[in-house]
Amino acid sequence: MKDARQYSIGDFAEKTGTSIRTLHYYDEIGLLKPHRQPGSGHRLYTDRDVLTLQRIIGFKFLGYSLEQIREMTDEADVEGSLKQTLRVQQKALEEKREQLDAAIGAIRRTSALLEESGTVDGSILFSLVKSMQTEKEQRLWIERNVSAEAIAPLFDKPDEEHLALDKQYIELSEAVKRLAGRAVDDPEVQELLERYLQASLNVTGPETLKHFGRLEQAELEEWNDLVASPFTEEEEAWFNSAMEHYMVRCGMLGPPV
Amino acid sequence: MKDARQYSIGDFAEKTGTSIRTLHYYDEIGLLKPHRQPGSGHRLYTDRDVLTLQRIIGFKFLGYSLEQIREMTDEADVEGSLKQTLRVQQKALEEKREQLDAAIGAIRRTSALLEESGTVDGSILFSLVKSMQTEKEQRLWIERNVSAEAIAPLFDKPDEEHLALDKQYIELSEAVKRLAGRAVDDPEVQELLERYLQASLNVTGPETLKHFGRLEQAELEEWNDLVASPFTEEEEAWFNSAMEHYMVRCGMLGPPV
DNA sequence: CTTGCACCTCCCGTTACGTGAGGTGATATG
DNA sequence: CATATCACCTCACGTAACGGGAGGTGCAAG
Repeated sequence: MKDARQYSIGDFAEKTGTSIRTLHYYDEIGLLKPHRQPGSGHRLYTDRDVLTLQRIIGFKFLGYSLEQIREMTDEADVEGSLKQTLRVQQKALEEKREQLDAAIGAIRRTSALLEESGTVDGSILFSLVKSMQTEKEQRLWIERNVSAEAIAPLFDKPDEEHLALDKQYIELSEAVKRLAGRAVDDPEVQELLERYLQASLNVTGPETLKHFGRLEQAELEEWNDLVASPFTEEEEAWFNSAMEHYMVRCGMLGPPV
Repeated sequence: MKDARQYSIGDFAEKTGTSIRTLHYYDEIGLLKPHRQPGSGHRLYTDRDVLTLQRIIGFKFLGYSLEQIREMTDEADVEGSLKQTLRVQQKALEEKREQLDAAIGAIRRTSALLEESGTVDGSILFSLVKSMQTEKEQRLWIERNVSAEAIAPLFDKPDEEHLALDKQYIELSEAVKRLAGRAVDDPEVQELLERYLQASLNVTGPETLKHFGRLEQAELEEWNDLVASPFTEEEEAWFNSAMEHYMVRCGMLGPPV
C-alpha cells in the first residue's frame, strides 16, 4: 500500500513545478534517481521522491550547490554537518550581499549624478565608479596608513552631502581638463588650484591631507591602485607642475631643485 | 609622443591587476582588442587600453555582463542609454538582494532552531524551510484571499517570537508523528489536538482561521503549493480524521455524512 | 495508415574565464 | 655553438545548472 502512487515524469514535473529537463539532469548527476519501468525504461517517481525533491529545493534556496546537496544527503550525520555548513553558508551569502550592496549603492550615486549633472565626461565618471568600487579597500588602507579616526568623517556622510561632493569632484575635474595646457601663472589657473586645495581640505581635514603629503613613493603607488585618476597623462603632468608652482608661490613649498 | 608607452601582455596584466587569460578572452570576444606586433603577433597594449579596461571593470562592478558592456561601448549615445540601463540594472540587483536576504534569514532561523532544539526531524525542518522560502508568495496569497490586514500580525513578528513559534511548530508536529495511528478518542490525542487548535488560533487569530475553514477546494490546493506538510500521507490522513472527530465532539462541526 | 503524444537519449549552447598542452622566437648560459 | 629558459602564441577542454532541439520508440485514436 505504501508508495502505491507512481508518477510519470510529466505528471511528476507538473505536480512539483519542476521542469522535465531538470528532473533528467538530477537523475543524470545522481541526485534524484527514480526507478525505471522494466520494459520501456520510462522513469517512475514515487511519493518518496517528492520528499527528496522538496529537500533539494530547500537546500537550493539556502544557496547550496547541487554537488554540496548530494554530499549532504549522502552523508550519515545530517544534523551535525548541517549546523556546520549553515555557518559557512551564511558567511558566504553575507559576503555576496555586501558586494551587491556596494554595487547598488554605486548605481544609485551614479544615477543621481546623471540626473542632476546632465552629461558627464566618461573618464571622470569612471574614476568615480572605481572609487565607489574600492571604498572598502580605501577604508582599510587609510586605517593602516593614516589613522582609524580619519575614516568615519571621510566616508560616512549623508547621501546629499555625498552627492554634493561627487558633483564638486566632477566640476573641478572638468575645469582641470578645460584649462590643461594653459600657463601655470594664468590667474584663472591659480584660482582653480585654490578652489581645488580648499575642496581637498574640506573633504579630508588638514591633518589627513598633511599626512598624504608625507607619504613614500611605494605607499603612494598603493593608493593609486585604489583610485583612478580622471586625467590623461598630459593633464596629470600639467596639473602637477601647476600645483607645484602654486604652492611655491604661496610659500607652502620650497622651490624645486 | 602620444601613446608612446606600449605594454606587452604580461606587463599590462601586472599593471592592471588583470590575468593574462582574461585579456586573451576580452580580445577574443572583441571587447578589448590591442594591436599586434607585426612580426611576432604579440599583443601590444597602450595607455588608451588602460582606460578602456578601467571602464570595463567599472561596468562589471555595476553588474553588467560582458555582452552588455560591449553593446554599450559600441553605442554612440553613451550617457543617454546609461541612464536607462542603470535603472534596469538597479531593479535587477535589488531583486537579487531580496532573494539573498530571504536565504540569509532562513539560514539564521534554521541555525537558531538547530542550536536550541538539538536534533530535528528532517521532514519537519524542510517543511519549515519551504515555508520561509515562500513567505513572500504567502503574503500575496493571503492579501488576495483573506485580507490585507491579516498579513502584518502573521508575519511581522520579532525574532524571538518567530523562534518560539518555530519551536512550537516543531514540537506539535513531532507529537503528531508520535501519536499517529492511535485511536482518535484516545485522551492524549484529544489533548494534543486541543493544543494544536489553540496554537493555530494564537498564530492566526480567530477571524483568519475561520476564513481558512471556508475555503474552496481549488483555493486550498493553491495554498498547499505554497507550504509543505511535514507529514506523510498516512499521518496526514490520521490527523484529518482525528481532527474531525475532535471538532464534532466539541460541537464545532456537524457529524460527517 | 498516419497522426499525435509522451517518453527516451544524445548533444550543443550558455558565462567568464582557469588550466593545461604543445609550438615559436629571443635571450642567457654552459 | 648547443641548450635551457622565458614570454608569448593558439587551440581546446572543463566549469554549474540547466534550456532547447534533433532524432528515435511505443502506443492509442481517427
